[in-house]
Parts: sequence; C-alpha cells; structure tokens
Amino acid sequence: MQLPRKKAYHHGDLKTAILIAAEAELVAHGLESFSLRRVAKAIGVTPAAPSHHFGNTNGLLTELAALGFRRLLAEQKDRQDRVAHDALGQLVASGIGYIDFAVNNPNLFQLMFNWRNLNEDHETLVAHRQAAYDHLVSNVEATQPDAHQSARRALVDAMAAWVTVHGIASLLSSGKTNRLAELQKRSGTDRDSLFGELIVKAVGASHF
Amino acid sequence: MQLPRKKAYHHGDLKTAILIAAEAELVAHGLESFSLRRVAKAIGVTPAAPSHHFGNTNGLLTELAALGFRRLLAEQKDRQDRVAHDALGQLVASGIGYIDFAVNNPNLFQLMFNWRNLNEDHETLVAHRQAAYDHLVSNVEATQPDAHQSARRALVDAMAAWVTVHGIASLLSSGKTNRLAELQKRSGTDRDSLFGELIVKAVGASHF
DNA sequence: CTGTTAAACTAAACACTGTCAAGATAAGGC
DNA sequence: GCCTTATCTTGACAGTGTTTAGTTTAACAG
Repeated sequence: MQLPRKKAYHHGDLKTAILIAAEAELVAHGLESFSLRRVAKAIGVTPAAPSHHFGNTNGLLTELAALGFRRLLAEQKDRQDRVAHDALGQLVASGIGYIDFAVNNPNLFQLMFNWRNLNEDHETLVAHRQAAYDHLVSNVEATQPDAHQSARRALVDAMAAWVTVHGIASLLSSGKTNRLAELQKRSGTDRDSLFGELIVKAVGASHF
Repeated sequence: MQLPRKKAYHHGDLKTAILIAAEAELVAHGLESFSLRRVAKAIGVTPAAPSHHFGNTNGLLTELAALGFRRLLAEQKDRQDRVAHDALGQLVASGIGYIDFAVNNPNLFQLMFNWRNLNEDHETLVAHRQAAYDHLVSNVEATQPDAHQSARRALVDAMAAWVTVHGIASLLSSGKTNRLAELQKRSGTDRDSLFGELIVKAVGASHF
C-alpha cells in the first residue's frame, strides 16, 4: 500500500477515493440529484473512470449501500458496548444506534432502504445486510425467557422491535419539518429515553 | 366540461392528463428513472408543455404526492367503514389501510415519504398530509380511556401506533425480496391479523 | 360577427447527465 | 528487457430537464 502520487496517470487507489467522494456527493446533493460526473470531477478524473471499478452508477451506489450496512451494524454494536449487558438494555441500545445512524446519515439510509435500483446480486451488500438483520434477531431472542417454548412470540417480538425501530428511523430521517420529532419534544422526554420506551413496549414488557 | 378534441392544439384538460400519465410512468419506470419527457411523449405533447402547468418536474411530482395523501386517507376511511365501530377496531383498520396503500402503491409511497425534493410550500400537499396525520391522531385518542388524565400517554401511544404502521408499510413496500414478509409467513398468521396484533400491542392493550 | 387579449402549447436550443468503444499510459510478471 | 494486463483518457452518443421566443387557439369585449 503506497501513497498515491500527485498527478500520476494511475491514481493509486482510485476505487476508495471514488467511494469517499461519492459519499460526499451524496450528502451534498442528495440521492435525487446524485451525479457521477461530479464525483469524477471532484477527484480530477474522467467521467468514464468509475465505470471500470464499479461497472456503472448503480454499482457504485450499491457498494456505498453495502458499506452503509457495515457501518450501521458497527454503530449498533458500539452503542451496546457502552451500556448495561442485560438483554433488554442491549436491544434498546441497538435500536437507538439504528435510529442515530438514520438521523446522522439520512441520504445513506435512504439509499440502503428505499432505493430500488440496488444490485441485489452484489455479494457484500447482501452479506452485510444479512449480518445486520441477524444481529437484530439475536438481540430480540436474547430477551425471550424460553426460546423453545415461545418460538412464535420470538418471531412476533422480532417483527415488533424491528418495525418500531425502522419506523422511527425512517420518519425521523426523511422529513425536514418533522412531526415525529415534534411529538417527541411535546412528550417532555428526551429522545433516547422515549424511543427506548417504545422499543421495550414493542417487545412486550409483559415478561419482566 | 367538453370532451377533448382529437388533435386540437389545446388539449382540453392537459393538466389531469399529465397527472394520469405521470403516475403510469411512475409505476412503469419507478421514481429513480422517472422521465418527464416520456410522460409528455405518452400523451403526444411537447416536453415543455408540463412546465406551464406544474412549473417543473418537482411541481408535477409534488402534485402527485398530494393526490397520494388524499388517496391514502381515503383508503384508510374505506377500510374503517367496513369494520366494527369500536375505537380499537377502527384504529387497526386504519393502520391496515395505510399498509395496504403502501404495498399497492410502492412508488407513490416512496414519493410521498422518501423524496427530498418535494415542494413543501405546495398548499394542497401540506393540507392533505396534515389531514392524514390528524386522522391518525384522532384514531389513537379515541382509544384512550380519559384523554385529559393521560395526555402524555395519548401522545406516546400515537407515536407508537404511527411508528409501527409506518415501519411495516415502509419495509413491506420497499424490498423486493422481503424479510418482513418472510417473518409474517413463518408466523403462521395471515397478514392483516398479525399486523393488527402489532398495532394493538403498540397502543398498549393494557387498558382493556 | 369582429378585434383584442390572454392562455396553451410548440420549436429550437442549452447545459447537463450516464455510458460506451477505441486508444493511450503505466504497472507488474517473466 | 519485453509482454501482458489493468487503468485511465478521449471523443462521441443518446437522453434528460429547462428556458426563450414564437405560434396557435380559446375566451371575451365591442
């Protein structure tokens, strides 16, 4: 791994340079106005250069989404590390991480969950997405008193948890004037506590 | 109101013709590849013609989103009319209507909730969106035993209900290979019953 | 019926966009 | 050293949204 020269014909590590520039383009202009030519120009390269590494624009966006899923899971685990180790606390921390990721990376979140042109054959995309999903399921299962006796309940609780967390994340990250955020403020409860409350409610605090 | 002539220079009712063609374009090519020129060509008119009625593409899409919110509310009410009149049953029916709308109109749903370029100054858009929101809140409040004594609970329940319904709708309508749908099938419960169960759980069946 | 005004739409052009085929350049293996 | 392969450029093409100026028609006043 060598430092890329200044004006070399070969960039050195163009692929990652493109990914970085592409994310900057994403936050700057949004997914709706994403321009491949602009990211090429930003790093001083020809519009056709990215095609060689990613095939086409969708390939680049797909790779970006895959990285997004990796970072999403990382943020969830990071949250969990800084919190009590009981099952319910872990689940809540994971959910808050999910929500924070969506709020802090709205365009990336939109790309990951609401973009219909992603290349579903992309291996690392499906792998990282699957990893994030598995992590959720295991977190929910850990809150179940007896997994064998209540398989259906584990299933339903997993859906409930996922659905509430994703609903919060989606609504909070999408709107500019945000009704859900207004409700949260009017509740008099800080964000993490309130959404934690909702998550706990979703998995049915009855067995505690 | 006269029937539009065949090849008249003036189309007669071009504005609604464009809206209809635009929705067809939306379902045919998706929001990501929406083309204004294609909708113009589909109704045999110049690419610049829509600009006169909608300003620009965003104007057209915004109007489409506004119609979407109107139809969303209509579908919810339609569901509620065909169901028992108790408060909880009404809330569930409304939520199922919301979900069904998202599943049956995925691109429109994406436009309404995940499109960042919508013109937020568009009056009918904000009006119809507000109407849909108010309807939700009133549905939740109707399930509260005493609105005055538990204002905060009404608030939290409204958030919980909205968030679960929207989460389900968003996840179900976005993916092609859909993990949530898989979970639903594995639960052995039909879709409406299962999601109704989740909604009831969200508003806290404790007061029943 | 006639003349005028305002609305609806066209024509042509512009600056973009993503993508492709062909060629130039450099790196790495032998 | 040469040769092969990966990397990037050049130049072009079709398609996109939008704008300006001009043409056609409807609506309306007399």
